[in-house]
Amino acid sequence: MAKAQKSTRETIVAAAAKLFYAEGIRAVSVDAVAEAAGMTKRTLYYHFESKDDLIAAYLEGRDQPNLALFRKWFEATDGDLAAKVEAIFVNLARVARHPSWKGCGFLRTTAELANMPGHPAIRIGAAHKKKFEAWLAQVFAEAGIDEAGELARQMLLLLDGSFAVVLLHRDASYMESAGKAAAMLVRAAMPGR
Amino acid sequence: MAKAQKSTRETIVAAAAKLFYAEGIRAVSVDAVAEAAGMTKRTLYYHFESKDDLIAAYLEGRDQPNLALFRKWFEATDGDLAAKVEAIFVNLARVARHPSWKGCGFLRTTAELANMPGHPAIRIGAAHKKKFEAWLAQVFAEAGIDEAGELARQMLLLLDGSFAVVLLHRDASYMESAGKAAAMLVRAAMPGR
DNA sequence: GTCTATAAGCCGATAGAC
DNA sequence: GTCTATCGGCTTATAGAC
Repeated sequence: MAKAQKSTRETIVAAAAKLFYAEGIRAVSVDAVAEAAGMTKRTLYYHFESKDDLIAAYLEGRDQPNLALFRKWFEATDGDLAAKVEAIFVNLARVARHPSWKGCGFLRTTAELANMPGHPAIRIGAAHKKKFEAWLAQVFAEAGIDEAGELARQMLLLLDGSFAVVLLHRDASYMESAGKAAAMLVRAAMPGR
Repeated sequence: MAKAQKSTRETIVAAAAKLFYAEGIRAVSVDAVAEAAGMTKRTLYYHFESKDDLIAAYLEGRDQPNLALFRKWFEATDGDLAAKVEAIFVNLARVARHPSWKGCGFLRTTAELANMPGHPAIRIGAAHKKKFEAWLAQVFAEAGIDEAGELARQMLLLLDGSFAVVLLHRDASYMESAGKAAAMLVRAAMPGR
């Protein structure tokens, strides 16, 4: 491994990601991020134009890892298509039972910034969810499902619904209910029935 | 009508509700609420112990009206059970197309206060969603559906999912997709099939 | 590139008069 | 019950030295 240590910028984003996810965007000050990153605020502002810029970098950094995780859970599961989709929800429920779980960072950031519709972080969040939806639509289309796009939309509704509901009630079993609903909808859409 | 004018407390809650919903909890200062209510901050603090107290009053005030609206949409629709449930989503899509729509106040508040798990406002939000779920479960049970409770949970997942997704993408057609998924799940659960 | 120091203003909440 | 005035602290962001 050639890259043994993180750049200053990566250090900052890592500290920001940890704090923003755990506490929320508006609850965390730039001072707090700088301190957690082990530097002064002035140095942080040398690498980032503004707090909004930092928020965007935080979400940007979670885009690919999150997508890869969902794909991994899907591919590591044996069974039919419905079972593979349901596995995503079952794995998510396991993760959501950890005390440090605080919902979906993309959705929470969107909710916090709902009064700033054009904010870069919201655009990044929307693009992230669209990528996941497009991947599902492709998987469904390859399985011969007619309305693959519509089914993928319904999966996203159940996924983001489970993030919201589990955060509200602190009851991860809702994710398993979402998985059952998702599997039912996939099976109903499978060809040759 | 005997009660022609609002009490001071009601005036404050109305101003807070308007601002908190439009801008978010942390983005709105107590000063701004007092000014919108036409009084000084000191007067506001005479009627409310703290900002947290005011946040709780805001959500408490939306509990019954929101539930009544959902019931009204359900009951005003002709057709089978699935059509009546789907009507809730269709009506919600219509509302969500207004420019001033900013998602679900309960869910957004929960997301903003995710770092304060025991906050009174979160408990009020959780209770609100549970009331709606319990009402649906009762409706399903009366229709002779076996796993009425599980089906009600799935409806809540689709409902709250549509709040989150539509807020993110600003595309209300996701609510119609949620309605179609909900109707499909209800029909699959109906007895005598 | 990283530091110390500080600007300029907003925050929730309170003192005390009337 | 409502007011004026203000406290002490925290906010994002910047000036200027090294």
